[in-house]
Amino acid sequence: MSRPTVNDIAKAAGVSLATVDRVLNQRPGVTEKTVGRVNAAIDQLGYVRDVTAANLARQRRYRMTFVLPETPVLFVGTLREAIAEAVRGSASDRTDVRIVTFPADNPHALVRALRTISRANTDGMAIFAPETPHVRDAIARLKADGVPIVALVSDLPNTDRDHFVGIDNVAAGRTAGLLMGKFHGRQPGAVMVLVSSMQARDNVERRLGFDRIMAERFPRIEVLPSIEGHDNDDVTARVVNAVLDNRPDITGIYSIGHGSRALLDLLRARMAPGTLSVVAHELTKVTRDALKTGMFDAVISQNVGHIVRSAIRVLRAKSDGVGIVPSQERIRIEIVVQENLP
Amino acid sequence: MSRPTVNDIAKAAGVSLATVDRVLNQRPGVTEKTVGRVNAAIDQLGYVRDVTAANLARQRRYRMTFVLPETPVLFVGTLREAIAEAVRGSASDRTDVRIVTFPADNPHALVRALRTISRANTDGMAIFAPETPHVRDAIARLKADGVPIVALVSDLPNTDRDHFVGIDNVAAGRTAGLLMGKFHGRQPGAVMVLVSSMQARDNVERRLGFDRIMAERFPRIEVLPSIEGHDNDDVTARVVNAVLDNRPDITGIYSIGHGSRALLDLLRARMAPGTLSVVAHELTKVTRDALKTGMFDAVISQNVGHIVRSAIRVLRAKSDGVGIVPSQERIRIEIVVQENLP
DNA sequence: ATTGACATGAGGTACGTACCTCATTTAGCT
DNA sequence: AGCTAAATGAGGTACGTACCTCATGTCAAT
Repeated sequence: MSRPTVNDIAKAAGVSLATVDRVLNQRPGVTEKTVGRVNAAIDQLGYVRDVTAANLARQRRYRMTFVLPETPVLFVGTLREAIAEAVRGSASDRTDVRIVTFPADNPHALVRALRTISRANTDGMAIFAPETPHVRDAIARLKADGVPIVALVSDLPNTDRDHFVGIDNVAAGRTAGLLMGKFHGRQPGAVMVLVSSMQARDNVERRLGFDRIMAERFPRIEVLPSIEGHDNDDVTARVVNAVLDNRPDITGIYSIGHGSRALLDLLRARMAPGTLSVVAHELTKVTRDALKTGMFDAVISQNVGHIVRSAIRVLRAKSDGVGIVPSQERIRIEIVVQENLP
Repeated sequence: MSRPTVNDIAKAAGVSLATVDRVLNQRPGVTEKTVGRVNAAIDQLGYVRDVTAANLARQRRYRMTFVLPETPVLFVGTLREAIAEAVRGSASDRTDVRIVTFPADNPHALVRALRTISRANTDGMAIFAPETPHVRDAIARLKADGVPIVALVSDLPNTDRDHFVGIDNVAAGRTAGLLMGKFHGRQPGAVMVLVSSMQARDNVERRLGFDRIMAERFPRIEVLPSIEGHDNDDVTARVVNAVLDNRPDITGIYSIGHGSRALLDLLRARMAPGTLSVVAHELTKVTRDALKTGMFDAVISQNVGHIVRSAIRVLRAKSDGVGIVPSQERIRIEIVVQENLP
């Protein structure tokens, strides 16, 4: 029941080992007819390359590059930590990981950062960045050189990226809306929606999902227009307090962005836990604290450890030309409440 | 920059390769003094065995045995499917997986099944079974022979098992209770609790957690004594219908067990979606259907794919004497509602 | 000094694959 | 038939580790 080896292929195809190697690795010097015979033997015997033996022979390293925004947003910090942890856990499997960052508000810096990444220093890239023409071009360049690309957290649907590792943000917004509606109860009320930036695709998609389900299933709850906090604590505090001052009928808050301390602080200063229904996104130190103390009711989350490991797995598989286990690489929309905090 | 090899250890310790091999693999014929020198060199250079190269040299296979109950319970079916999927995905990494089953209601058959498992045919065992003295003995026997053991889904805390792969069921019950309370709203009411069997540890623990949080946070909701469905559709239908007939003030149902079709069918026959708040456990074909159609409000779930992969990873790591990534092997209590169905 | 037991070293093969070199064979053209 | 270019084969080394054999060295006892 042992696995066929290159020697078995050589015998079955009636050729030498050198010819098998040439066919397997697309090296020149083999006629089409012979290529056919070797490939037939490969199919017939169900040969699958032993990637670990090949990596040993080749001294293969997998150089993965993660491109991340530099931002005070805590969620990105959790991503960085997850990458650091993955690096520690992968020391023994030939994977080298580096992080390339760009200031979140500087598209030129992003362009410059992407320029430093090439086939010469990267075997796979995972990128969390907005979709711009420059990003599209950089991805096309790398792909043309055979570098697999994973879009991380926020999809880049109009690029040639190989895979998206993240959640469906429309569905995440719908999930948030369903919970808000159910937590809210049957009385009428108004829900404030706080976003980081309406430019960010994930914020837009989440709001879309939220609006849909609130309209479909909880029409007695008024959903207010989005207010933007720009991932800035002072701005957030100002705009949220303004709404709370002007709308005493507010019964819930949906925080769409990647989480900030300001919202938690101002809620703490104004009211007791449980006064409003609060649903937020992403599990960070702040949202953990808020869940524990009852200031937030639920956090819609994605497992950053899983995301990072998945990105690495997918990039390696693409590099090796082998398949992935689709269910393993599917990132789930997680609902976290006080009692199931991981 | 490159990883030290056994040749580097030999040089640093001033001994031959054969001596390094003897020390690394605890072979006889080396003085304590020389062992010390070699181990010092290992520590100094930070040598880590290349397990994939060693496996190639040894033609190593990892023979994993999963011990599962035979039962109509759908959750166990999802476990089996997850194992089958993991087997397909692990064809290339030397892991052989087999399943040994025992009838769920037959402890003697379990004993017999465990007798067939030994160091001679197994390199690691994952077991989902009740904790009995016989199970304890079998685990002790296998452990004495160096076979690592993982308790699957239901912990075996009074055995020598190496690791538990599953969720904290008390916390799962608390999570269910929190959701039930929040979905329920502020009015008084009564919640029925349906269990598979009060003998099963996970059922007991979940009920414990549920009771605690209902008493702590939702004292206006009355929690009824458990009714047992014994994982039997006819029994379940009878006992649940009896309660619903006798208690028109029932406002919620908490289904603790591993899920059955009967509950869904009878609710369908009696009422429109959303009439009662229903919280159940485990994601199966039935509970998926119930969530999609709005008959159930939430399902507290554990990701069986993750569980199986985790068990295999942990057993392999134990076999190799290497560490695990704790956060990767932590199984989360997942909350699934209509909108975040995976 | 001699002998015996144990420790250690040297050298070799093996695993599956990658990659290289050079000799031999084959096929096509003149 | 002879020549040339391309295809193919044979043989070798390499990767890191496992595992084996046998020769050599060391040490203690007689």
